[in-house]
Amino acid sequence: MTLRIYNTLTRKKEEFVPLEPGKVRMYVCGPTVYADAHVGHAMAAIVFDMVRRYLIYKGYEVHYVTNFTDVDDKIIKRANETGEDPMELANHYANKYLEHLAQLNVMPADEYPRVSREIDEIIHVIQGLEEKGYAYPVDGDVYFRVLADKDYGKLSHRKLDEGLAGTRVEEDERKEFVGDFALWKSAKPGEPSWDSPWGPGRPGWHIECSTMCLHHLGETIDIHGGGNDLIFPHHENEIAQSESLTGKPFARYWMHNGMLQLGGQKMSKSLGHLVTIDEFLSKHNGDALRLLIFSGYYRKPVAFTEESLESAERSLARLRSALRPTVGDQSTGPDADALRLATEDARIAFIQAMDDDFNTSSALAALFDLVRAINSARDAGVGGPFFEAAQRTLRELSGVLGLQLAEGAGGDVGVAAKPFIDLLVSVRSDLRAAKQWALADKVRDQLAELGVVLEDSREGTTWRFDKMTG
RNA sequence: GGCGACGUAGCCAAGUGGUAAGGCAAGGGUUUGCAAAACCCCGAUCGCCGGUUCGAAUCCGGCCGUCGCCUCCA
Repeated sequence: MTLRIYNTLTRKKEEFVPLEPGKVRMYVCGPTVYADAHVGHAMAAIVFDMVRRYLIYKGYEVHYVTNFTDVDDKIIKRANETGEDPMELANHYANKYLEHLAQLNVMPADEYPRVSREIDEIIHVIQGLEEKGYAYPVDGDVYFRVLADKDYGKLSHRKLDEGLAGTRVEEDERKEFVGDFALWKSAKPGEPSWDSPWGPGRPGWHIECSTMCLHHLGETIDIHGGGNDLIFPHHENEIAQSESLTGKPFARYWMHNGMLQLGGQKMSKSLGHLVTIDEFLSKHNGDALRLLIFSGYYRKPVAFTEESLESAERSLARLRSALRPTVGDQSTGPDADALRLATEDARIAFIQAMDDDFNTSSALAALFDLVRAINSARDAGVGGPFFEAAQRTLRELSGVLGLQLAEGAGGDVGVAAKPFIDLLVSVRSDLRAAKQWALADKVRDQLAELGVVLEDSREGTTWRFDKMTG
């Protein structure tokens, strides 16, 4: 079975063939760190984390690089407003974002390059472009000469003549062509700057990603990812810079995730229309966001609403339900056989779905089919190797999607509360044995209000924290 | 205005030529002291109009609606 990936460049699903057999070079555009990240950023991180995990599951060795833009107009602006040092401000938000990614169970990247640490390389790349006639300096700025790049526009499928001209807000008479974009910006007073052949200044936005890819992954990478709002101009310009310099294809597969929608609109940092990752994590865990995202298709917009979140939380509980132990001991027979077959089917269906451009919605359907099979088998008294194998498979495939399926731990407070909850549950069991239903129900109801869910069964009472994990 | 995407049951959402996956919610049932969880049963002809075809949600044309990019943006 082969993996097919939708390539924005060709607008087609293509069979995935990496440049070097068995190895994947992957770069994903990271955030500009000037404010708290929001769940839209989390979506991009989660989508490409899923892609990476699946590639690893398929046996590839993945070299994964994602960057931080820590030198930027907005960072400087923000720092001036708050009186902070721009680099410290950026550092603060970058570190915070790394913590968020960990909480969202996003695998750490192999490298997290930052603009501020790549200045020398960036200058080299700009010099190279200048030598080849693709860049020109003006008063300490350096611009990319778009008209020199004959296939400019091939990613976003824009035509230079009509499409660009006239629509640009930023007219600048010093530029040869309105579409030319800055590679290097001369320093203004009070801004962070670095020395360069063109005088003190700082890199433009697009050049950093080209440089980092070149520096950390090589001239041609396999997968370049990011939000679809980056297609133009950011990724288009990256291609122009990189390919003009090296003469080689920049990225073999361009993948773009759709936007998270809040109230029917794109979640956006600059519009202040957002839910921060902090806000999200104070009420939910990362699995819930993953389920919300994966119930759709990564390329399409995803609605982020109270309802869709609630639905995700409940389907998460459903996945977890299949991981509860069995007390059955029926290790052979028709029920055990059925479970064995269902396990095999689920794996095949899961892989088929994921091979088709990461169709997580269908992949999840395969997991839910397995959940039903496991729960039915448990009800039928199945235990033993097939039951364990089924649960192991569910954990494994969920893990490919980055789902942890851990029961809520209740955080530090919850850990401390555990012995007391056990005690209450134990006392309640005595009450039930004595048929003191009213008191027993009172204990159960009041624990429920505190976020502790009790479930009675023939084998006794189990409890768990509701939703929240720590 | 240019480029692109989307419109499937109450909600979310797969499916791109052969009579519609899955999740949530609602309803009925089994189980339970009652609940919860689990299990079983139960729902749509696919925005509208026209066309191609033996046959279309799936292809083509038109219309309506929503969204994204064209300016910083995951």
